[in-house]
Amino acid sequence: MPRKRTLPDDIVLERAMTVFWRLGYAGTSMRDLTQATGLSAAALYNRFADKDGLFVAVLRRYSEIALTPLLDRLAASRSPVAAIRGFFDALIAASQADADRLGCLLVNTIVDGAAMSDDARAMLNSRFGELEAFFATQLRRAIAEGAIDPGIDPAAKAAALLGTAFGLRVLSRLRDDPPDQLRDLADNALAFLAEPPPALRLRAAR
Amino acid sequence: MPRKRTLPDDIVLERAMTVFWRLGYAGTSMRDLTQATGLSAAALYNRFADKDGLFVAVLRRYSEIALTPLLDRLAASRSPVAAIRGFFDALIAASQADADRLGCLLVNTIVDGAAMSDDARAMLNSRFGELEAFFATQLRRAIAEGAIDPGIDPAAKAAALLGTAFGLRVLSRLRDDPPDQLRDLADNALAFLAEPPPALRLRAAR
DNA sequence: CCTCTTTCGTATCGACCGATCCGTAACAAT
DNA sequence: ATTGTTACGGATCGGTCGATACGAAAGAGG
Repeated sequence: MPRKRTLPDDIVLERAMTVFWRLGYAGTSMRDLTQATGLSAAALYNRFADKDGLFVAVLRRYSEIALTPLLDRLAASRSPVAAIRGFFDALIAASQADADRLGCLLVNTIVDGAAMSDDARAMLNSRFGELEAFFATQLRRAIAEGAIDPGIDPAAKAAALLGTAFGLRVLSRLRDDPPDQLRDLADNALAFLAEPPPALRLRAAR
Repeated sequence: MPRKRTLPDDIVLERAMTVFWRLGYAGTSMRDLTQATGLSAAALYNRFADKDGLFVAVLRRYSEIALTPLLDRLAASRSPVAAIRGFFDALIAASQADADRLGCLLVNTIVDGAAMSDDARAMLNSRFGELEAFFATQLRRAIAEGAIDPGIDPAAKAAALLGTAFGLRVLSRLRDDPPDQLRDLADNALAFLAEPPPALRLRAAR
């Protein structure tokens, strides 16, 4: 019996996303959000309770668009090493296409002191836990296949890769055009994915 | 002939620093700043023109305290490799001592969309340029001494190390207690500092 | 048609924002 | 002591903040 919504949630969230992304949580006003979405403040409050609720919903939508499909696609890669490399390739490509240097909304939110409600923090822990688990899974697969040094600790390297991804996104916000630097950073962190020496490959194979 | 200032700038800036650090630029109000500093709003405006001027002065003071002396001390290290490793050791130690997980004010400011005035951006580029130059200098020294692979590109690796430092500070903001993970991240990025193979050492020595 | 339920726009709430005005206090030079 | 200059506190500026009250609009069930 209710009245139909004039605009789907997805569209509203994607419009609000551009504002939060550009100005940060505290820097974004409800006026900014009503202008960007085309909805009145009352309509936004009716759907998302308060400003923080809208922000958390935006973070969720962002993950649905930018993170989860990428990880799903990469997880189906031929080789686990290619999956990991592919993730960083995607990060570098995203940074190059990011003319306004907005970086990653989720990474920005980690650092945004004013945005850190409990709900927002839970969302970040969940999403980055997902990413770290992706890394660890691919590393374990690679070890099982004998593609990398079996002495590698998947959990430790997964955390290192997570931190490297953070570094990439922050570095891309600082500089005007650091595509080579992003590549250097990724290559340096991924050097351990090189073929293991023959002796180790034999040990892993038996 | 002017009246004496009741509080030195350094003290005012360090008190204001704690607020900006905790709440971010947009999340900090002048009321927060007057309470933290003990000065009236008029006195703060008299010294620092406006809120952004105060913020940039805080960033400068932060660098004077936290970054420059550390780099000066490390640059006097016995070995350049020890200088680089020492920087990341200091970062990890700072993160461990950072109970509130505030991270680095300069790194936070890179990401803080609302804080990015031209003056603030110039300050960040200057300070992180300083850090990157420190890395490059130490790497060149290490190559000249034959301590690392002479095939290393100092500029490329310096950028990679800068990005690694960013990753460390952001990772330390996300998690409750990731001291081991910070160590893993640093060790992974610094692996290339290991002793070069004998063949390369001979080539560098002649 | 009437009623119930939800969505949305308008108008507005008190609180707080960054910034300024103005009078006074405090010092150095004369 | 008087003058000139700066530092400071209290009061307050217009504007904007996040949030809400209220009623009209819009659809589904009766």
